[in-house]
Order: sequence, then structure tokens, then C-alpha cells
Amino acid sequence: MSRQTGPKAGKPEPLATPMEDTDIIDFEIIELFFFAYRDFVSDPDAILEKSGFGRAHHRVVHFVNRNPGMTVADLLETLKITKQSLARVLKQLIDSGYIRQVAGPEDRRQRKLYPTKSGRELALALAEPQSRRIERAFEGASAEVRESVKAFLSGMRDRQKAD
Amino acid sequence: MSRQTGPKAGKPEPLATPMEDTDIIDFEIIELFFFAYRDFVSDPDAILEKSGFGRAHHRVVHFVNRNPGMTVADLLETLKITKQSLARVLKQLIDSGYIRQVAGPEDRRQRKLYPTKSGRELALALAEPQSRRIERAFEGASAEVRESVKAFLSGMRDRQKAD
DNA sequence: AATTTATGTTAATGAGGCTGACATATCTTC
DNA sequence: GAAGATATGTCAGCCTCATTAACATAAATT
Repeated sequence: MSRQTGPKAGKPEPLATPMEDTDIIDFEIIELFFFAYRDFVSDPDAILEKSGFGRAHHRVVHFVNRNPGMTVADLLETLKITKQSLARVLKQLIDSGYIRQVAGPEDRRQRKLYPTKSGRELALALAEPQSRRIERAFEGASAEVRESVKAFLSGMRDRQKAD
Repeated sequence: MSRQTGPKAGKPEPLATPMEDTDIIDFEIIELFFFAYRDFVSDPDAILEKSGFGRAHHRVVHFVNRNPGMTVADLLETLKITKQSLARVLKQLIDSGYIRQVAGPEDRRQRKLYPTKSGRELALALAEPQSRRIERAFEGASAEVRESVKAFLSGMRDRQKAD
């Protein structure tokens, strides 16, 4: 006797059929994206935990290395977090000697952010396994395929709001 | 007078040159992937906060809908989290009537997980904006391009450990 | 009968977000 | 020059979602 007693049973019946791709919903790519990102961030996570840092530190180190001289406001805009959230992480990176602040030459209220030498090294060390993973995922792919993937990833972003 | 006083200055000099793509490091795709995922999860996040749920609930609802009858152990393996982390989230989803548990027909220690009708509806509602975003990113792409992107995302995953 | 397995539960901890409120220095505007 | 706006920093408290550790229970296996 299973519980398949029909719609008369007191409790709502559980649904046994899997949710499949439909005309409108592409579950396959949703899942691929989830797994890809989960594993993509696991490499740097493993490196970071040795220094007592986390994912948040990684993001800050990455963007400051990519855009030296960016301000705190720039970073908040990029990461889409609040300044209170950033503060703790940024303070730790500055105290640990990975990032330095310099007052803006024009506007002295600004704090322009720069990596130190060890900050640059950390960013490279974190990017290295991620880059190897990307290379592996592209194994033998043509330049056209690489461009298609970049176009796809770029298309996944929010369109910037007109201000 | 800048601080460009050369290597003799007391403190380590900040590095002003941006970190560019090299032969070995592909920063461009690393960043594209970060932004794409950040925005990809922002759609369901906005829906979930209305019901007081979070990202963790989304993941559970999604996978139970995709694989009805999966066990708690299956889910832990898929999400790569601990059972204590899963417990709270799963309990809330069961109490709210989105997921049901049924003792395994062969092994009665198992709890097989199924979506209810409203659980199915929730999963679809969460997937819908993500799927629209994917469609937008693929706008006018050929079937070959879609396959290439899927192959790329799939290649980004960890290789499964042989047991 | 003893052990292993699948699951559940409780308690303490930590990372990394959030809001709100307020402080300070500096730039802009009247 | 005073007033206001802006960029940043800081304090306090809260939330979600993850962690480890320890223990409980029921059911399967040996």
C-alpha cells in the first residue's frame, strides 16, 4: 500500500515527477552555472583560509589590483555592499600590509587604494588556480568559442541604470 | 611633490600599475564570471526576501524539485554543506509546506524529499527570472554557441573524485 | 546482540552581509 | 566666512548561513 491514494488524501500529495526543462525555463544552464561558480570560488577559498581571510578579502584585493587608485566609493559601487561591510575587510587588508590608502591629490577627502607588493602577489596567487580552471574548461576551444563565452557572461550582467 | 620618492622611502610603495591579463592569468573572464553570478542570483534573492527565505532555501527547493525522492544525504552531497546547516533551512521549508518527507520504501531510515504543489510553484517562480536572463544573454546565439557555453560551464566543475 | 548507518537535534562559533546613527575632514556654494 | 554637501570612518546591534562537536533515535546489517 503506497500513499498514492489519490487527491482525496488529507495532506497535499508530494509531487514525484522531476521538474524538466520547458520552453520557458532552462534548468540545465541554471544548474551548470551554480556548480561552476561553486567550484570556481573553492580554489581561492582554500588558499585564503590559511591567512585567515575570506571571500570578501579576495574580492577587495582583486579589484584594487585591477584598478589601482580606485576610491572607497568606487569599490562600494563595484561590490554592491555597504561601507560598514567593506570597512572591516578593508581595515584588515590595510593592517596586514596588502593594501595602502593615499589621500586623493585633487580631493583630499578621497582615499585612493593601491596594492602593495605583497598585495599584488596575493592577487596573483589567488587568480592562478582560477585561471588554470578556466583554461581547462576551454581546452582546445577556438577563439570564436572563447568570444562567445565572454559575450554570454557579459550578457548575464544587469544592464546599467541610466542616471 | 608626490610620494614617488623611490625605494628608499620608509614604507613599502603602493603599486600604481593595473594588473593586466598575462599569458597565464585571464583576469577578464574571472571578472566576467564574478559579475555574471552576482547579478544572476540577485533576481531570486529579491523574490525570496518577501517570504523571509534566503539563498539556502532556494538551493534546496531547486534540487528537490529537480530530483524528487532524493534523500537528505543526496542533498548534502549536492550542496556540499553540513547536515546541521541544512537542517534549519529544510525544517522551515517543510513547516511552510513547500517540501514533504516520506520514509524510504526500502530503507525506512531514509527521508525521501518531494516538493508539494506550492513547492513546485515556488521553484518555477524563482527560475523564471533567471531563465529570462539566460535567454537575454543568448540573444540570437546559434545552437552551437549554446552548446559551447554549456561545455564551458560544465568544464568549470571539479572533476569527481573516484571512490 | 552489537554495530553501523541515516537522520535529527542542540549548542557554540564565525564570516559576512545589513540598518541606523553619528563623527570628521574637506570641498562647494551662497 | 558660514552653511551645506560629500567622502569616509566608526560604533552598535541584528540577520543569514555556514562551521564543529556532541549526542539521540530508529532501522538496517552483521
